[in-house]
Amino acid sequence: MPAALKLHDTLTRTDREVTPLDGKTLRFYCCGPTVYGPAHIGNFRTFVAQDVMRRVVEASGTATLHVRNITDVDDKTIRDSQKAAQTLLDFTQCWTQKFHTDCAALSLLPPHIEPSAVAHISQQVAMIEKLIAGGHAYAAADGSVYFRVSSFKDYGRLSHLEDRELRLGASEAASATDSDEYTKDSLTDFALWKARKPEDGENFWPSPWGEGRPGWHLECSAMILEYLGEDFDLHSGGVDLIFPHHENEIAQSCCSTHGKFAHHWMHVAHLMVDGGKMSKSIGNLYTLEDLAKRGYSAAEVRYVLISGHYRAPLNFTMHSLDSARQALQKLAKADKALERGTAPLPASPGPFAEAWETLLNDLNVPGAIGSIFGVLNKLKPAALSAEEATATRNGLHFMLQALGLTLPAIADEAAADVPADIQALAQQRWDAKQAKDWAAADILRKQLEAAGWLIKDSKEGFTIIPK
RNA sequence: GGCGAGGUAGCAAAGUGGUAAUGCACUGGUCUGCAAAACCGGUAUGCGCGGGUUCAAUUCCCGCCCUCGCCUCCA
Repeated sequence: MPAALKLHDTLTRTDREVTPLDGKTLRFYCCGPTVYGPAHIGNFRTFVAQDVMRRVVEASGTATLHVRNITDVDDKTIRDSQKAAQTLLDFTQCWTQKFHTDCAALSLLPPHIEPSAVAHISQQVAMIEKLIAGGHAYAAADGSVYFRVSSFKDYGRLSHLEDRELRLGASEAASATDSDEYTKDSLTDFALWKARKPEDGENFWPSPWGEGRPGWHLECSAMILEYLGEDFDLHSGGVDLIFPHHENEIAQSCCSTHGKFAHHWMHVAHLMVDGGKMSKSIGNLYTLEDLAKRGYSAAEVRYVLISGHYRAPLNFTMHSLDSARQALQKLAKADKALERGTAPLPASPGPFAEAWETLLNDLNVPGAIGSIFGVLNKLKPAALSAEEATATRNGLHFMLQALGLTLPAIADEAAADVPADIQALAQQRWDAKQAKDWAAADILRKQLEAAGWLIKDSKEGFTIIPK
């Protein structure tokens, strides 16, 4: 098996090999969804990219420990659960379930551990206590606790915002009017614990500083410490999380433990729709369900989501889904043509070595897919020996497994039950054709087409396939 | 304003200091009564714009334009 995956690291801005600290298992953390509604395809781009990363690492022979959290307490989950007249728990469990359904449809490998924020309140409180003891945090008069950014000299390293003070001058006027802000010592400080407010309803927990709930950034730091420890291999999320979320995680964790926190940072670029950003108001924010209504499968969505390099913005269009459908069909047909008896489990890229190398180079999925097609296009399946065909098919399956692609049924074979009237019309057409009554045959074919069925003729007869 | 990512054929998207993968779409041929499918081909003298370095630049350097993201709780 070729060498390890080389992956771009946001912190050092270099491509670095991904090798486990313990030499055996790559332990990594992904920021998960906030469960207050269905995730959209932009969210899923990030999760799919992370999934490919994990699959490639595993395909290269390294085990993984994948931790991804569920954010089930924040302003939005509280607000929308109240709107829905549900308890926070019922509300977030419902959306968590929906998330899992979508993930499975997209062939995302489930994380080994999926901790929820509300299930780890005590760990978060403990971390705050450590931070206060170390002089990195302070309780405000209202019972909120804030992280003192000035106490951590490395703050801003990940996002390269070391000169943020200049910027703060400009935004100070706006922030000063926000009633939430005036209890903080500095505008840059962020909340670790938020004091209970009337609008929180029943959603509060006890703490040494009074009733309240944890701050968003803290959740991840506490759960990472619990499951991955003070040092772990890799941390990933969307680019928008670099600042402030990941910056704050680093501050909290490094100031409350002796570890270095994440040793590698992977960030996934955003998905755009029709050349612009996604937004609810424009109405171009799609969920899997939206696309299913338009007849597109999750597998087709996955293909589109990985069809651009994860670090470059990707433009999503309906046409790209059509394109994905055809590409998957082409792969399925190629796979079928290579079928000879039983194929052993895929174990190596075989003739697709170049594609595999491309994938190991910072997860160049589009390059790898291009290379796969390149090999398939040159292939003459009929000329291959059974052994060669099997080896090629194994290699193809190895690559598909690494990319998480499942092949669709080939259109011909997918033929559903043909209604009797359609069958009869098709037979009529065949008879007309045999009688060389081309005009009648063509009219009948058009009728069938209008009804949604295509006819494929061969010497012996015809087949009917859904359009 | 600061920081970051990107601008490659109709659409999407790789890549490289020596003259542009791949998928879709389009198109020519074989086949077919005609189609469909399949198979064999074709389609960017050009890689945002203007300079520079070089024997040679889409690829390196400088400037500019445009798009997208972040700038305190958005993947």
